[in-house]
Amino acid sequence: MDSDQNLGRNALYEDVAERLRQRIFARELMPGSWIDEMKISQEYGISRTPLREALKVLATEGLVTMKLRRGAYVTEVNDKDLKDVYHLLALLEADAAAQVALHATDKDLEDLLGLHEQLQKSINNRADFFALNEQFHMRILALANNKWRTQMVVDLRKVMKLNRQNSLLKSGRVEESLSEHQALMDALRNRNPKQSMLKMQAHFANGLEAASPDTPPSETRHQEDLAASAG
Amino acid sequence: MDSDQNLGRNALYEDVAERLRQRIFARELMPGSWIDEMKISQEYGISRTPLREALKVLATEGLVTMKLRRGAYVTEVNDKDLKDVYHLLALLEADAAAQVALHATDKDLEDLLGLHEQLQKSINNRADFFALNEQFHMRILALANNKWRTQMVVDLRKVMKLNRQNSLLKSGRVEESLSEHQALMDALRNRNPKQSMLKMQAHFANGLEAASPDTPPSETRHQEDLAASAG
DNA sequence: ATTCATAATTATGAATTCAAAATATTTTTC
DNA sequence: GAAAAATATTTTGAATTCATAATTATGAAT
Repeated sequence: MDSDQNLGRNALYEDVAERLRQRIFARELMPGSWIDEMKISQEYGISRTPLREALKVLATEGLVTMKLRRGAYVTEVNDKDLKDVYHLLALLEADAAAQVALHATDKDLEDLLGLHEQLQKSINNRADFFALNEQFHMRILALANNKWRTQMVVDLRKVMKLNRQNSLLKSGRVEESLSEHQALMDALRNRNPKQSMLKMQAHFANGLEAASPDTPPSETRHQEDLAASAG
Repeated sequence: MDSDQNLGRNALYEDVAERLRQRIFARELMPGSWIDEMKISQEYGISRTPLREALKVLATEGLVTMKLRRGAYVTEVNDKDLKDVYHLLALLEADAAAQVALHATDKDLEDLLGLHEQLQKSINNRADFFALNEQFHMRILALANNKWRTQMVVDLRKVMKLNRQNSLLKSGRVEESLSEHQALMDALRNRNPKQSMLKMQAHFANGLEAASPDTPPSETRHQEDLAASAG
């Protein structure tokens, strides 16, 4: 009935976890809603066993909340959660930028610049811009060469996506964001870790993504202040 | 046969995950070793199903590595992993200290001081000292009031424990560590976030825990430099 | 008609079963 | 006796089955 093969090199529960993530990000599965194991396992043409394994993975990631004897629910994140997650992203990515300034090769920075230039060109294509923007940030993480941080950022970004599906960037912020990236690139190419950190922090403080209008990122601003006074 | 009851309010797979964590930390399950599902499920008097769910949780936490079609293995962390994790702990906990300086109530800080004083008294009891030291750090995390960071630190500390079971503190470091805590307490009580951050960073840079002799925490030191130049 | 108690249904958690892949063992061949 | 092939065993991954908790529906009582 189902066309799924044990294709490539993934365990079934991994594939299922990824499919569920996408449905959660797409808000097909709404925050707070109950996840019907039977319905989904039938939809996917699989048994409940691998589905339940996938749910436990998502629960550990924070996307899903397990309630004893009443199943799995899509995690609801409130404004404070969002603010807290955003604060951590700023902290982790700013530090990553400093590491890149210190340790990346010239070739690495050239490649990163290439990404930045692609981003500039995609200014009129919202979808491309979002994708490339995320690529730019993830490239910096990769260059910072700390897989644990990368994993944490990946997970935190998932949580961000839980609430604001497409608001990676406030509208009208595209140009500002680009010039912030430019400033960051300059700092990196000058091999100035402190400046790189500050530019990344400023980028987040200005609302790279998903700062809800009613909840200014106050703690991030504190952090910014700390860092700013550091210069 | 088995005395286990569905006691309290935990899912079986949660209990199993915790039991496995303890065995991993105790090095009864050695890094790199294969985890025998049959053996363990028989030992615990349960079926493989909840055990396999627990293993997937541990895999997501990073304690266990799943290999397709060949089961679960205790994760091996190398020196770089340790260094990277340590760097992140320093970053996250230092920022937490700053948040505490900004937002904790006077009562909170008094309680924290109480913990610190208990720690001072336990100077001659290694086990107590370790436990109280961890409590002190976790209390700061709790006061910083960001559950996502707390969870990240909890997970990172688990990974640290993977490799150095009892070396939370280098021997002979107890007194130094206490005076660093004292300096941190002073900064917190002065409500000085920058100073609090620096003191926590210094605490980590000096090797609160598990800096292997052959691998100085160089990146942490970079971070320290950045922060130090901030003062 | 509303509340309470009881029965029927549904969903979860966990054990069992089954198929296929990986590993180990034996047999065959040279 | 060593290498390769064939066979047996073990182990994983996933489906199925089963017991029990939770929910819903039904019916009695006020």
